[in-house]
Amino acid sequence: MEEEEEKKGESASSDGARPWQSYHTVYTNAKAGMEGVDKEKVQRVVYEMSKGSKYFENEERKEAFIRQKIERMRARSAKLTAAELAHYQTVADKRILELEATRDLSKVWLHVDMDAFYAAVETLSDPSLKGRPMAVGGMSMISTANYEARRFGVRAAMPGFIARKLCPELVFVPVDFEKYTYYSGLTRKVFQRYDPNFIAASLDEAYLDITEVCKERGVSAGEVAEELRNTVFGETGLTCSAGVAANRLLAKIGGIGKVTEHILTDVFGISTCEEMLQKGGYLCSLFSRSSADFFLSVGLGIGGTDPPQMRLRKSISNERTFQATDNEALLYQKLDELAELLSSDMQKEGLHGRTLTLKLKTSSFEVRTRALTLQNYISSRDDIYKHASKLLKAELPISLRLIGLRVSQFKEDKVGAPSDPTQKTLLSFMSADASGNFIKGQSSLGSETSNTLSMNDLGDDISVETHEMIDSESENPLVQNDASDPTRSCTWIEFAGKTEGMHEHVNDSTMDKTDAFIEKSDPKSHQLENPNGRGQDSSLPHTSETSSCLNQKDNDHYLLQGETSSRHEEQVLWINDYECSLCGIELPSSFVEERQEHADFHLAERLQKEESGMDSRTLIAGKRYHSLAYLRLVSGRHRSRLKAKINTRSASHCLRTDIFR
DNA sequence: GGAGTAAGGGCTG
DNA sequence: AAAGCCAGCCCTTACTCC
Repeated sequence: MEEEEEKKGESASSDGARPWQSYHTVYTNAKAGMEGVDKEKVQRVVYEMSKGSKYFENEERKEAFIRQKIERMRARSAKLTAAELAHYQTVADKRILELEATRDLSKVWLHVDMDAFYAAVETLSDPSLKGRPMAVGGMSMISTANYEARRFGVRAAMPGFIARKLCPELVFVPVDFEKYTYYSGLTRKVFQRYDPNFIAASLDEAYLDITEVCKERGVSAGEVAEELRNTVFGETGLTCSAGVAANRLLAKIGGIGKVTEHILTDVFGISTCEEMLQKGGYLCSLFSRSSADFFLSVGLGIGGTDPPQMRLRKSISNERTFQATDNEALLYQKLDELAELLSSDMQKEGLHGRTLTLKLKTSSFEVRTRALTLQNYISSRDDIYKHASKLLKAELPISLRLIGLRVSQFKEDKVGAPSDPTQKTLLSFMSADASGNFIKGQSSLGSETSNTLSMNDLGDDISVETHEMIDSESENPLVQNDASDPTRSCTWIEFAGKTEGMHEHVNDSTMDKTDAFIEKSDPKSHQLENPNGRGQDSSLPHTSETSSCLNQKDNDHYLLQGETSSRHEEQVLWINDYECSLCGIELPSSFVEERQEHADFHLAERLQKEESGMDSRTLIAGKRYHSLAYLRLVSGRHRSRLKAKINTRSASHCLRTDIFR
């Protein structure tokens, strides 16, 4: 069926007789309990129920994008010369041998998957559901369908209204996570008896290393699997399936979904593991090393024999879908609710993060994310809301159907890593380079270094890959805090009136963004360069206060006290009371905070250059702190960097960090 | 030029 | 009328530092 679809999928309009065949969904893929389903009918119904909707239009856009990707890969594949291909085939063969050498047959893995878990739990609590087609979820989305419903083509991740069309007598039961968590706990108690370190992939899936059990009891893996299934049933009343293999990949081959399958079959004609190996040369030439390795491993059936790693949470998020709206008050209200929820979740786990990501889904199903990395760690609702609303503000006006918030880059003390290791690292860093480069070391404030840390404190010897944060709140007395909470934010750019048209580019290709901005900004920079231009007229009011303030920078007094930015603003002149004399950004006077941030940014830029000494050689003594004079003297290269920086929304307002460079 | 970092997008389960 | 939520990982691009 796939092959037939692929051919027709070339052009959505070419198959007018059966247009549904070019609408790719995952709803007809193989899934337990779906044997014998009339796939053609499902495909048609899904198409009929979908066509014309905004969701459908977005799917078509995505589909077109994938087709382009496939075309590009095909073109690259076709361009490969015989010599190149031979080379990459050698690379692939070598890699296959290397991977083969890592094959570990000493382990016995069991992949346990609860059958239609949510639906089965619901049937336990309401036996009248037994034997009737039933789905857990609602009209908009189904989480799980029981086997009776699957026979109609109803399945997880399918909208309820489509499911009901496929199966009019379908019974809907609302989701009840507490119930599923409880039953999941019961199953896990059983798993634990076979492997205390089993890996829970989700509420209803787990990987168990049963090597030891098999050895100790002298039983086969199949016997253990059978016994485990019976025990689970006995203790929960739920059934499960179990797959046995020498590694987790074989116990359950995952990682290749709709899109990847599409690409593999369409570009390379790969649909089996064997073909994956045969066409290894193509895979190695067109994919990254890690991707090619993954595909070759899948072809070889290698992977996932390593002991379970202690996984540290890397992010925490929430998102809510609602009736699409462009009502800004409503959107901010939703954002506030999410901030509160997220903050509460974070506090439950004692998490503090410094990267905040806002996720948006427009009413036309386009997904955007906007992120900012802060100098300080946050977890409070107010902080989350404050920064998130800046990100949202930059996108207005907009009609949304979903808002999400995510916090990542956590402070490490949560995992029980004592503060000492952080200190030690910083100190060892210092001692490793005691030649005054400590200042440089501090430029990595807030940056991550990967480190392997023995987690003895957690009561086991597992060596865990973790991230060590050298943060601004570390207890190192040499690292002082700035109370002004400078952020890496670009919210002010939205007021520039120069971003129109940028958002349209954002999702196409990142390359467009810089060009678009620089093009629009250049006239302004020319004005600055032109001694007769407007920039010249707007020389700075260089007050004695400002001067003395800035001249104190050498002893860090100025910065480390967390001076508010009201003084900095005097460095920037607002032409006609709205246009920045330095870069032309437009900011009405009512945007007090944004103006201060903007001024901070210019100050940081200037001081950064001062510290680096890169451009100071070109400065005229006595004029070092005159912004305009300074800006005229710095290289054009730097100006374009600055503009790019502004445009890529990573404009740094971080005084403290930058000054240490 | 390479490594590291950040941001944005996407795929997968 | 109506297409979820969450987390991890990968890729690409841009930029900075060495």
